[in-house]
Amino acid sequence: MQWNELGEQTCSMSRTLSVIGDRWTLLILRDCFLKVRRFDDFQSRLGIGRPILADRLQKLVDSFVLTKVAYQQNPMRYEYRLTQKGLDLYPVIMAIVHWGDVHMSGKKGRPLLHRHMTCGHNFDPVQVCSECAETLDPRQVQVLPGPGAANRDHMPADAAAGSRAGRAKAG
Amino acid sequence: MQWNELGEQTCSMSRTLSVIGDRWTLLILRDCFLKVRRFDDFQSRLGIGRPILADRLQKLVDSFVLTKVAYQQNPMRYEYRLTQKGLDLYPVIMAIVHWGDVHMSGKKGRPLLHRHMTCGHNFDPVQVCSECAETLDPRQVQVLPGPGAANRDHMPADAAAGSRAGRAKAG
DNA sequence: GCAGGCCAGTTCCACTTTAGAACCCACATT
DNA sequence: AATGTGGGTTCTAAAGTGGAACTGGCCTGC
Repeated sequence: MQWNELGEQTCSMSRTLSVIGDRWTLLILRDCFLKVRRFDDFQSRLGIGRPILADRLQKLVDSFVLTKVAYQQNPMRYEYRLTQKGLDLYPVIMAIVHWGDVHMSGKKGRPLLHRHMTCGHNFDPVQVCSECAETLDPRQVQVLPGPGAANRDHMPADAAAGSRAGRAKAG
Repeated sequence: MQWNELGEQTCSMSRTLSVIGDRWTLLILRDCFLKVRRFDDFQSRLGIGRPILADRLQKLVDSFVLTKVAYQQNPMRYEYRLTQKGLDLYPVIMAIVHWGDVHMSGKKGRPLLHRHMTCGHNFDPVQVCSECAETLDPRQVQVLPGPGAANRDHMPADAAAGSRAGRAKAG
């Protein structure tokens, strides 16, 4: 499967990864949430190659995650800002950072802290059920085909006739 | 910056991406949460090349996200299972899937639904503050250096002396 | 009125990674 | 002995990446 075929899959994960699932894109977005907005600032903070940065920014603009806003004329200069679609990636970024804080921090502890201005405390992000507000445990979640499901595509492995004997090749 | 330098950065995001931030790894993990466990099943469901699948599974085992469990002898056969460290990636996976559901679903709607067995409802994952349980808004979150912070490394862009004039080159 | 600098890219080339197919090996079945 | 199964490894060509240099409009200083 090529990278550009990913977005056509009947799977929200694949489709999301076709936008953000690249070596650099999530790091660019992290910096966006840290209020970096300009080409050279991304470039020097990330140490990314200029051609790749230009390509990734363009792709993020094309997929409406970022938008270019003029900040000067003569010559026209644009900065890159998160759209609402981009802002909606916040839980993704925070979940990744939090996992790193828990599982990949050195002895010295986590590099960044997050303070919730609403309540005034340093916090961790927690993922809860939208219906009962309890913390989600993967073992308490059942996956079901939704309205946009393709037949037998990316269903749970155990939903396909119960055992390996009965399964059809998924490809 | 090379891929293998990423894990050495003083940033939880970089460190996490050094483990999971690859084109295929998150798709493999999605299938792990869908209870796929065997080499050929990953291969046929994902359409991934065998050499790359072998490499990614090995790396996930090396970083303790997956573990190999024998399910038969003569010949020895192993299946790949999520460790606790791997299970802790659930919020990451769910956040990505949810973003795809909201922003990348076709007309037909989302491909998969999630049912919370604890409360019996279909749900969406919601990210909340661990302290006050309110939904997180990036504009209400302030980023501060933590105990493991390196000097001036990956700080918010606006924490560096307030304006572009005063900033030192971050590299 | 020309050198040099700033910002935002683009071009070029060497190097690395990936995709895809074929091959391999240790059994187990027929 | 031939065939099948599970889990890989070995190839090659194509794609992607990193780094440095180049482009080009505008501004500043001299």
